[in-house]
Amino acid sequence: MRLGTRMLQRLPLYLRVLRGMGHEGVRYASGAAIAAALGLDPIVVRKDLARTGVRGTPRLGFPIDRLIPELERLTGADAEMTAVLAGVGKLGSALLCYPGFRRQGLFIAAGFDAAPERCNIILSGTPIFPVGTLTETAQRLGATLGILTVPAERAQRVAEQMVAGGVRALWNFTPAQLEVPDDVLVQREDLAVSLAVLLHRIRERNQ
Amino acid sequence: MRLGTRMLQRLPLYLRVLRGMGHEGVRYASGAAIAAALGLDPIVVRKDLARTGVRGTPRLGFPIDRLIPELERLTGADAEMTAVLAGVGKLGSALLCYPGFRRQGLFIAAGFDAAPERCNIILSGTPIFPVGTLTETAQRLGATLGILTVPAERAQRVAEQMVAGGVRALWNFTPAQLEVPDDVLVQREDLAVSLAVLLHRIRERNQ
DNA sequence: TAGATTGTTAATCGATTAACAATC
DNA sequence: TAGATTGTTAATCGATTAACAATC
Repeated sequence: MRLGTRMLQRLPLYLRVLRGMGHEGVRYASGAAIAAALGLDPIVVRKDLARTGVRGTPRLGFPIDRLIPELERLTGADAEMTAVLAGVGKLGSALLCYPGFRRQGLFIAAGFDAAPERCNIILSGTPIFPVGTLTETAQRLGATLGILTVPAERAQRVAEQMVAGGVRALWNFTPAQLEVPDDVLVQREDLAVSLAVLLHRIRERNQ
Repeated sequence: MRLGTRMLQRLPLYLRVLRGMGHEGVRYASGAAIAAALGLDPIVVRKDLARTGVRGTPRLGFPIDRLIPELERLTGADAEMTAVLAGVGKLGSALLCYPGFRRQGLFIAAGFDAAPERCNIILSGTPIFPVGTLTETAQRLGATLGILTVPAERAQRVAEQMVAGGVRALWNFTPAQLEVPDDVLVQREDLAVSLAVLLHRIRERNQ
Protein backbone atom coordinates (compact mmCIF):
# COMPACT_ATOMS: atom_id res chain seq x y z
CA MET A 1 0.00 0.00 0.00
CA ARG A 2 1.19 3.50 -0.84
CA LEU A 3 1.21 5.53 2.38
CA GLY A 4 2.03 9.21 2.66
CA THR A 5 5.13 10.20 4.62
CA ARG A 6 3.20 12.21 7.15
CA MET A 7 0.85 9.37 7.96
CA LEU A 8 3.78 6.95 8.14
CA GLN A 9 5.42 9.20 10.72
CA ARG A 10 2.37 9.01 12.93
CA LEU A 11 2.03 5.23 12.88
CA PRO A 12 4.84 4.52 15.39
CA LEU A 13 3.23 7.04 17.74
CA TYR A 14 -0.07 5.20 17.55
CA LEU A 15 1.74 1.92 18.18
CA ARG A 16 3.34 3.31 21.33
CA VAL A 17 0.06 4.61 22.72
CA LEU A 18 -1.85 1.45 21.82
CA ARG A 19 0.74 -0.81 23.42
CA GLY A 20 0.48 1.28 26.57
CA MET A 21 -3.31 0.98 26.57
CA GLY A 22 -3.04 -2.75 25.90
CA HIS A 23 -0.85 -3.21 28.96
CA GLU A 24 -3.50 -1.48 31.04
CA GLY A 25 -6.02 -4.05 29.86
CA VAL A 26 -7.96 -1.75 27.55
CA ARG A 27 -9.46 -3.60 24.56
CA TYR A 28 -10.80 -0.79 22.39
CA ALA A 29 -9.35 2.64 21.64
CA SER A 30 -11.29 5.48 20.07
CA GLY A 31 -9.65 7.84 17.63
CA ALA A 32 -10.39 10.67 20.03
CA ALA A 33 -8.60 8.91 22.92
CA ILE A 34 -5.49 8.25 20.85
CA ALA A 35 -5.52 11.81 19.54
CA ALA A 36 -5.77 13.22 23.06
CA ALA A 37 -2.83 11.09 24.23
CA LEU A 38 -0.65 12.40 21.42
CA GLY A 39 -1.93 15.94 21.09
CA LEU A 40 -3.15 15.31 17.55
CA ASP A 41 -6.36 16.17 15.72
CA PRO A 42 -8.93 13.35 16.20
CA ILE A 43 -9.91 13.53 12.52
CA VAL A 44 -6.35 12.78 11.43
CA VAL A 45 -6.17 9.78 13.73
CA ARG A 46 -9.52 8.41 12.62
CA LYS A 47 -8.55 8.74 8.97
CA ASP A 48 -5.16 7.11 9.50
CA LEU A 49 -6.71 4.20 11.39
CA ALA A 50 -9.31 3.79 8.66
CA ARG A 51 -6.48 3.38 6.15
CA THR A 52 -5.04 0.45 8.08
CA GLY A 53 -8.07 -1.54 7.03
CA VAL A 54 -9.07 -2.39 10.60
CA ARG A 55 -12.76 -1.62 11.14
CA GLY A 56 -13.79 0.23 14.25
CA THR A 57 -17.19 0.03 15.87
CA PRO A 58 -19.14 3.20 16.60
CA ARG A 59 -19.30 4.15 20.29
CA LEU A 60 -16.56 1.64 21.09
CA GLY A 61 -13.56 2.49 18.96
CA PHE A 62 -10.96 0.29 17.28
CA PRO A 63 -9.93 -3.16 18.57
CA ILE A 64 -6.41 -2.74 19.94
CA ASP A 65 -5.40 -6.36 19.41
CA ARG A 66 -6.07 -6.09 15.68
CA LEU A 67 -4.70 -2.58 15.28
CA ILE A 68 -1.28 -3.35 16.78
CA PRO A 69 -0.24 -6.14 14.40
CA GLU A 70 -1.51 -4.17 11.43
CA LEU A 71 0.48 -1.08 12.46
CA GLU A 72 3.52 -3.29 13.00
CA ARG A 73 3.13 -4.60 9.50
CA LEU A 74 2.79 -1.13 7.99
CA THR A 75 5.82 0.24 9.84
CA GLY A 76 7.87 -2.81 8.90
CA ALA A 77 8.26 -4.07 12.46
CA ASP A 78 6.89 -7.51 11.63
CA ALA A 79 9.93 -8.68 9.64
CA GLU A 80 13.52 -8.48 10.73
CA MET A 81 16.01 -6.36 8.82
CA THR A 82 19.73 -6.89 9.32
CA ALA A 83 21.95 -3.83 9.55
CA VAL A 84 25.58 -2.95 10.07
CA LEU A 85 26.76 0.24 11.76
CA ALA A 86 29.98 2.10 11.05
CA GLY A 87 31.47 4.56 13.52
CA VAL A 88 31.25 3.42 17.13
CA GLY A 89 31.72 6.85 18.67
CA LYS A 90 29.27 8.44 21.09
CA LEU A 91 26.36 8.59 18.67
CA GLY A 92 27.12 5.18 17.14
CA SER A 93 27.26 3.43 20.49
CA ALA A 94 24.10 5.24 21.60
CA LEU A 95 22.33 3.71 18.61
CA LEU A 96 23.89 0.28 19.18
CA CYS A 97 22.73 0.26 22.77
CA TYR A 98 19.21 1.52 22.10
CA PRO A 99 16.90 -1.44 22.80
CA GLY A 100 13.88 -0.02 20.96
CA PHE A 101 15.17 -0.75 17.46
CA ARG A 102 14.97 -4.50 18.00
CA ARG A 103 11.25 -4.22 18.71
CA GLN A 104 10.87 -2.31 15.45
CA GLY A 105 12.42 -5.12 13.44
CA LEU A 106 15.91 -3.68 13.16
CA PHE A 107 18.78 -6.03 14.05
CA ILE A 108 22.22 -4.42 14.12
CA ALA A 109 24.40 -7.45 13.52
CA ALA A 110 27.80 -5.75 13.71
CA GLY A 111 29.59 -2.48 14.32
CA PHE A 112 32.78 -1.20 12.69
CA ASP A 113 35.35 1.36 13.68
CA ALA A 114 38.67 2.68 12.44
CA ALA A 115 40.23 2.89 15.92
CA PRO A 116 41.83 -0.44 16.92
CA GLU A 117 41.02 0.09 20.60
CA ARG A 118 37.31 0.16 19.82
CA CYS A 119 37.45 -3.06 17.77
CA ASN A 120 37.20 -6.72 18.71
CA ILE A 121 34.97 -5.97 21.65
CA ILE A 122 31.28 -6.62 22.21
CA LEU A 123 29.06 -3.63 22.90
CA SER A 124 25.61 -4.33 24.23
CA GLY A 125 25.68 -7.73 22.51
CA THR A 126 26.98 -6.45 19.19
CA PRO A 127 30.51 -7.35 18.04
CA ILE A 128 32.69 -4.48 16.78
CA PHE A 129 35.16 -5.16 13.95
CA PRO A 130 37.85 -3.14 12.17
CA VAL A 131 36.37 -1.05 9.38
CA GLY A 132 38.64 -2.82 6.88
CA THR A 133 36.54 -5.96 7.21
CA LEU A 134 33.25 -4.10 6.58
CA THR A 135 32.50 -5.20 3.02
CA GLU A 136 33.26 -8.83 3.65
CA THR A 137 31.42 -9.00 6.98
CA ALA A 138 28.33 -7.13 5.74
CA GLN A 139 28.10 -9.62 2.89
CA ARG A 140 28.53 -12.62 5.19
CA LEU A 141 25.84 -11.32 7.57
CA GLY A 142 23.47 -10.50 4.72
CA ALA A 143 23.01 -6.91 5.87
CA THR A 144 20.54 -4.87 3.83
CA LEU A 145 20.86 -1.62 5.77
CA GLY A 146 23.96 0.41 6.64
CA ILE A 147 24.00 2.96 9.45
CA LEU A 148 26.57 5.73 9.11
CA THR A 149 27.80 7.42 12.30
CA VAL A 150 31.35 8.10 11.14
CA PRO A 151 32.99 11.53 10.77
CA ALA A 152 31.66 13.34 7.68
CA GLU A 153 34.93 13.05 5.76
CA ARG A 154 34.89 9.25 6.05
CA ALA A 155 31.23 8.85 5.12
CA GLN A 156 31.56 8.52 1.34
CA ARG A 157 34.24 5.85 1.54
CA VAL A 158 32.41 3.81 4.19
CA ALA A 159 29.17 4.11 2.22
CA GLU A 160 30.95 2.59 -0.78
CA GLN A 161 32.26 -0.27 1.34
CA MET A 162 28.75 -0.91 2.59
CA VAL A 163 27.26 -0.88 -0.88
CA ALA A 164 30.01 -3.23 -2.05
CA GLY A 165 28.97 -5.53 0.80
CA GLY A 166 25.41 -5.73 -0.51
CA VAL A 167 23.73 -3.05 1.56
CA ARG A 168 20.65 -1.66 -0.24
CA ALA A 169 19.81 1.29 2.00
CA LEU A 170 21.79 3.77 4.08
CA TRP A 171 20.74 5.60 7.22
CA ASN A 172 23.05 8.59 7.11
CA PHE A 173 23.67 10.41 10.40
CA THR A 174 26.54 12.44 8.93
CA PRO A 175 26.15 15.78 7.14
CA ALA A 176 27.94 14.34 4.08
CA GLN A 177 26.19 14.23 0.73
CA LEU A 178 26.57 10.61 -0.41
CA GLU A 179 27.08 9.54 -4.01
CA VAL A 180 25.65 6.05 -4.37
CA PRO A 181 24.02 4.02 -7.16
CA ASP A 182 20.44 5.02 -7.93
CA ASP A 183 19.00 1.81 -6.54
CA VAL A 184 20.50 2.41 -3.09
CA LEU A 185 18.12 4.29 -0.85
CA VAL A 186 19.60 7.01 1.37
CA GLN A 187 17.80 8.51 4.33
CA ARG A 188 19.37 11.59 5.87
CA GLU A 189 19.14 12.03 9.62
CA ASP A 190 20.40 15.51 10.03
CA LEU A 191 20.26 17.25 13.41
CA ALA A 192 21.22 20.56 11.81
CA VAL A 193 17.97 20.36 9.87
CA SER A 194 15.87 19.67 12.96
CA LEU A 195 17.63 22.39 14.88
CA ALA A 196 17.01 24.96 12.16
CA VAL A 197 13.30 24.16 12.21
CA LEU A 198 13.23 24.38 15.99
CA LEU A 199 15.10 27.69 16.17
CA HIS A 200 12.89 29.23 13.52
CA ARG A 201 9.73 28.11 15.34
CA ILE A 202 10.99 29.61 18.60
CA ARG A 203 11.75 32.95 16.95
CA GLU A 204 8.44 32.92 15.16
CA ARG A 205 6.57 32.53 18.44
CA ASN A 206 8.59 35.23 20.16
CA GLN A 207 6.97 37.96 18.11
CA MET B 1 8.32 35.78 7.59
CA ARG B 2 6.15 32.68 7.56
CA LEU B 3 8.14 29.84 5.99
CA GLY B 4 6.85 26.34 5.30
CA THR B 5 8.40 23.47 7.22
CA ARG B 6 9.66 21.74 4.10
CA MET B 7 11.45 24.82 2.85
CA LEU B 8 12.88 25.45 6.30
CA GLN B 9 14.35 21.94 6.29
CA ARG B 10 16.18 22.64 3.07
CA LEU B 11 17.75 25.91 4.17
CA PRO B 12 20.53 24.33 6.30
CA LEU B 13 21.41 22.12 3.35
CA TYR B 14 21.80 25.16 1.11
CA LEU B 15 23.93 26.82 3.77
CA ARG B 16 26.27 23.84 3.91
CA VAL B 17 26.69 23.70 0.13
CA LEU B 18 27.13 27.46 -0.18
CA ARG B 19 29.74 27.58 2.57
CA GLY B 20 31.64 24.83 0.77
CA MET B 21 31.48 26.75 -2.49
CA GLY B 22 32.53 29.93 -0.72
CA HIS B 23 35.64 28.23 0.64
CA GLU B 24 36.55 27.25 -2.88
CA GLY B 25 36.43 30.88 -3.89
CA VAL B 26 33.19 30.68 -5.89
CA ARG B 27 31.24 33.96 -5.82
CA TYR B 28 27.96 33.02 -7.49
CA ALA B 29 25.89 29.85 -7.26
CA SER B 30 23.10 28.95 -9.66
CA GLY B 31 20.00 27.19 -8.45
CA ALA B 32 20.86 24.31 -10.75
CA ALA B 33 24.34 23.90 -9.26
CA ILE B 34 23.02 23.83 -5.69
CA ALA B 35 20.28 21.41 -6.69
CA ALA B 36 22.80 19.08 -8.33
CA ALA B 37 24.99 19.11 -5.22
CA LEU B 38 22.06 18.10 -3.03
CA GLY B 39 20.12 15.86 -5.40
CA LEU B 40 17.13 18.22 -5.37
CA ASP B 41 14.89 19.59 -8.09
CA PRO B 42 16.35 22.86 -9.46
CA ILE B 43 12.91 24.49 -9.47
CA VAL B 44 12.52 23.93 -5.74
CA VAL B 45 15.92 25.48 -5.05
CA ARG B 46 15.25 28.48 -7.26
CA LYS B 47 11.94 29.11 -5.58
CA ASP B 48 13.38 28.76 -2.09
CA LEU B 49 16.22 31.13 -2.89
CA ALA B 50 13.77 33.62 -4.36
CA ARG B 51 11.90 33.62 -1.04
CA THR B 52 15.03 34.68 0.84
CA GLY B 53 14.73 38.05 -0.90
CA VAL B 54 18.22 37.88 -2.36
CA ARG B 55 18.10 38.69 -6.08
CA GLY B 56 20.02 36.50 -8.47
CA THR B 57 21.31 37.55 -11.83
CA PRO B 58 20.43 35.55 -14.95
CA ARG B 59 23.32 33.50 -16.37
CA LEU B 60 25.32 34.03 -13.20
CA GLY B 61 23.25 32.81 -10.29
CA PHE B 62 22.90 34.07 -6.73
CA PRO B 63 25.63 35.98 -4.88
CA ILE B 64 26.94 33.59 -2.23
CA ASP B 65 28.10 36.31 0.13
CA ARG B 66 24.61 37.74 0.37
CA LEU B 67 22.82 34.41 0.42
CA ILE B 68 24.75 32.97 3.38
CA PRO B 69 23.92 35.68 5.95
CA GLU B 70 20.30 35.71 4.82
CA LEU B 71 20.02 31.92 5.21
CA GLU B 72 21.69 32.18 8.61
CA ARG B 73 19.10 34.71 9.63
CA LEU B 74 16.21 32.57 8.43
CA THR B 75 17.49 29.44 10.17
CA GLY B 76 18.13 31.39 13.36
CA ALA B 77 21.91 30.95 13.27
CA ASP B 78 22.57 34.69 13.50
CA ALA B 79 21.54 35.04 17.14
CA GLU B 80 22.70 32.90 20.02
CA MET B 81 20.24 30.76 21.96
CA THR B 82 21.21 29.40 25.34
CA ALA B 83 20.24 25.82 26.14
CA VAL B 84 20.60 23.32 28.96
CA LEU B 85 20.80 19.56 28.40
CA ALA B 86 19.59 16.89 30.79
CA GLY B 87 20.84 13.29 30.61
CA VAL B 88 24.55 13.01 29.90
CA GLY B 89 24.48 9.42 28.67
CA LYS B 90 25.75 8.32 25.28
CA LEU B 91 23.29 10.36 23.23
CA GLY B 92 23.48 13.36 25.56
CA SER B 93 27.25 13.52 25.46
CA ALA B 94 27.20 13.02 21.69
CA LEU B 95 25.07 16.16 21.43
CA LEU B 96 27.21 18.07 23.93
CA CYS B 97 30.36 17.29 21.98
CA TYR B 98 28.92 18.05 18.55
CA PRO B 99 30.68 21.24 17.40
CA GLY B 100 28.17 22.06 14.62
CA PHE B 101 25.46 23.36 16.96
CA ARG B 102 27.56 26.32 17.99
CA ARG B 103 27.81 27.47 14.39
CA GLN B 104 24.02 27.26 14.18
CA GLY B 105 23.58 29.62 17.09
CA LEU B 106 22.97 27.02 19.78
CA PHE B 107 24.99 27.37 22.97
CA ILE B 108 24.61 24.52 25.44
CA ALA B 109 25.57 26.26 28.66
CA ALA B 110 25.24 23.31 31.04
CA GLY B 111 24.49 19.61 31.28
CA PHE B 112 22.70 17.76 34.08
CA ASP B 113 22.68 14.17 35.20
CA ALA B 114 21.23 12.08 38.01
CA ALA B 115 24.39 9.96 38.43
CA PRO B 116 26.86 11.65 40.85
CA GLU B 117 29.86 10.21 39.00
CA ARG B 118 28.84 12.07 35.84
CA CYS B 119 28.43 15.39 37.67
CA ASN B 120 30.85 18.17 38.53
CA ILE B 121 32.99 17.45 35.52
CA ILE B 122 33.51 19.41 32.31
CA LEU B 123 32.64 17.66 29.07
CA SER B 124 33.89 19.26 25.90
CA GLY B 125 33.85 22.65 27.62
CA THR B 126 30.39 22.24 29.17
CA PRO B 127 30.03 21.86 32.94
CA ILE B 128 27.81 19.01 34.17
CA PHE B 129 25.76 19.51 37.34
CA PRO B 130 23.47 17.32 39.48
CA VAL B 131 19.94 17.28 38.08
CA GLY B 132 18.66 18.64 41.41
CA THR B 133 20.16 22.01 40.57
CA LEU B 134 18.55 22.18 37.13
CA THR B 135 15.77 24.70 37.75
CA GLU B 136 18.00 27.12 39.61
CA THR B 137 20.92 26.85 37.18
CA ALA B 138 18.74 27.12 34.04
CA GLN B 139 17.28 30.31 35.46
CA ARG B 140 20.68 31.74 36.37
CA LEU B 141 22.04 30.98 32.88
CA GLY B 142 18.96 32.40 31.18
CA ALA B 143 18.36 29.23 29.17
CA THR B 144 15.45 29.38 26.73
CA LEU B 145 15.81 25.86 25.32
CA GLY B 146 15.93 22.52 27.13
CA ILE B 147 17.33 19.38 25.53
CA LEU B 148 16.01 16.09 26.90
CA THR B 149 18.20 13.01 26.57
CA VAL B 150 17.13 11.33 29.79
CA PRO B 151 15.42 7.92 30.11
CA ALA B 152 11.76 8.15 29.03
CA GLU B 153 10.41 7.65 32.56
CA ARG B 154 12.34 10.68 33.84
CA ALA B 155 11.41 12.95 30.93
CA GLN B 156 8.22 14.48 32.32
CA ARG B 157 9.76 15.40 35.66
CA VAL B 158 12.87 16.90 34.08
CA ALA B 159 10.73 18.81 31.57
CA GLU B 160 8.85 20.37 34.48
CA GLN B 161 12.10 21.38 36.16
CA MET B 162 13.23 22.98 32.93
CA VAL B 163 10.00 24.89 32.47
CA ALA B 164 10.19 26.02 36.10
CA GLY B 165 13.66 27.33 35.28
CA GLY B 166 12.31 29.53 32.50
CA VAL B 167 12.86 27.30 29.48
CA ARG B 168 10.42 28.18 26.67
CA ALA B 169 11.06 25.31 24.27
CA LEU B 170 12.00 21.64 24.63
CA TRP B 171 13.93 19.46 22.20
CA ASN B 172 12.71 16.03 23.21
CA PHE B 173 14.90 13.05 22.27
CA THR B 174 12.90 10.66 24.46
CA PRO B 175 9.80 8.77 23.34
CA ALA B 176 7.83 10.27 26.25
CA GLN B 177 4.74 12.36 25.58
CA LEU B 178 5.32 15.57 27.53
CA GLU B 179 2.62 17.55 29.30
CA VAL B 180 3.71 21.17 29.38
CA PRO B 181 1.98 24.57 29.37
CA ASP B 182 0.59 25.59 26.00
CA ASP B 183 3.12 28.36 25.53
CA VAL B 184 6.07 25.95 25.78
CA LEU B 185 7.08 24.64 22.40
CA VAL B 186 7.99 20.94 22.16
CA GLN B 187 9.84 19.41 19.25
CA ARG B 188 9.99 15.62 19.15
CA GLU B 189 13.12 14.02 17.81
CA ASP B 190 12.05 10.43 17.57
CA LEU B 191 14.30 7.86 15.93
CA ALA B 192 11.50 5.29 16.00
CA VAL B 193 9.60 7.58 13.65
CA SER B 194 12.50 7.95 11.23
CA LEU B 195 13.16 4.23 11.33
CA ALA B 196 9.55 3.40 10.53
CA VAL B 197 9.66 5.66 7.48
CA LEU B 198 12.95 4.12 6.38
CA LEU B 199 11.80 0.52 6.80
CA HIS B 200 8.59 1.20 4.93
CA ARG B 201 10.46 2.85 2.05
CA ILE B 202 12.82 -0.14 1.80
CA ARG B 203 9.94 -2.62 1.70
CA GLU B 204 8.08 -0.48 -0.81
CA ARG B 205 11.04 -0.53 -3.18
CA ASN B 206 11.53 -4.28 -2.78
CA GLN B 207 8.36 -5.06 -4.68
C1' DT C 1 -34.27 6.27 21.76
C1' DA C 2 -30.27 9.28 22.31
C1' DG C 3 -25.67 10.01 21.80
C1' DA C 4 -21.02 8.94 20.79
C1' DT C 5 -18.15 7.37 17.37
C1' DT C 6 -16.99 5.59 12.84
C1' DG C 7 -16.75 6.13 7.80
C1' DT C 8 -16.96 8.86 3.70
C1' DT C 9 -17.30 12.67 0.72
C1' DA C 10 -16.24 17.54 -0.18
C1' DA C 11 -13.54 21.80 0.69
C1' DT C 12 -9.43 23.94 1.93
C1' DC C 13 -4.74 24.53 2.36
C1' DG C 14 0.16 24.10 1.36
C1' DA C 15 3.83 22.29 -1.39
C1' DT C 16 5.50 20.73 -5.69
C1' DT C 17 5.74 20.76 -10.54
C1' DA C 18 5.19 22.87 -15.01
C1' DA C 19 5.35 26.59 -18.27
C1' DC C 20 7.09 30.64 -19.96
C1' DA C 21 8.32 35.45 -20.04
C1' DA C 22 12.11 38.58 -18.47
C1' DT C 23 16.95 39.44 -18.18
C1' DC C 24 21.78 39.45 -18.30
C1' DT D 1 22.63 37.76 -30.86
C1' DA D 2 22.07 33.34 -28.56
C1' DG D 3 21.61 30.93 -24.59
C1' DA D 4 21.53 30.13 -19.77
C1' DT D 5 19.35 31.40 -15.80
C1' DT D 6 16.16 34.04 -12.95
C1' DG D 7 11.41 35.30 -11.65
C1' DT D 8 6.53 34.65 -11.80
C1' DT D 9 2.18 32.77 -12.77
C1' DA D 10 -0.69 28.64 -13.37
C1' DA D 11 -1.59 23.64 -12.75
C1' DT D 12 -1.12 19.62 -10.17
C1' DC D 13 -0.66 16.91 -6.30
C1' DG D 14 -0.99 15.46 -1.51
C1' DA D 15 -2.39 16.34 3.12
C1' DT D 16 -5.41 18.47 6.29
C1' DT D 17 -9.75 20.13 7.74
C1' DA D 18 -14.71 20.30 7.62
C1' DA D 19 -19.26 18.37 7.21
C1' DC D 20 -22.43 14.91 7.70
C1' DA D 21 -24.55 10.45 7.09
C1' DA D 22 -24.25 5.65 8.95
C1' DT D 23 -24.04 2.73 12.89
C1' DC D 24 -23.79 0.64 17.22
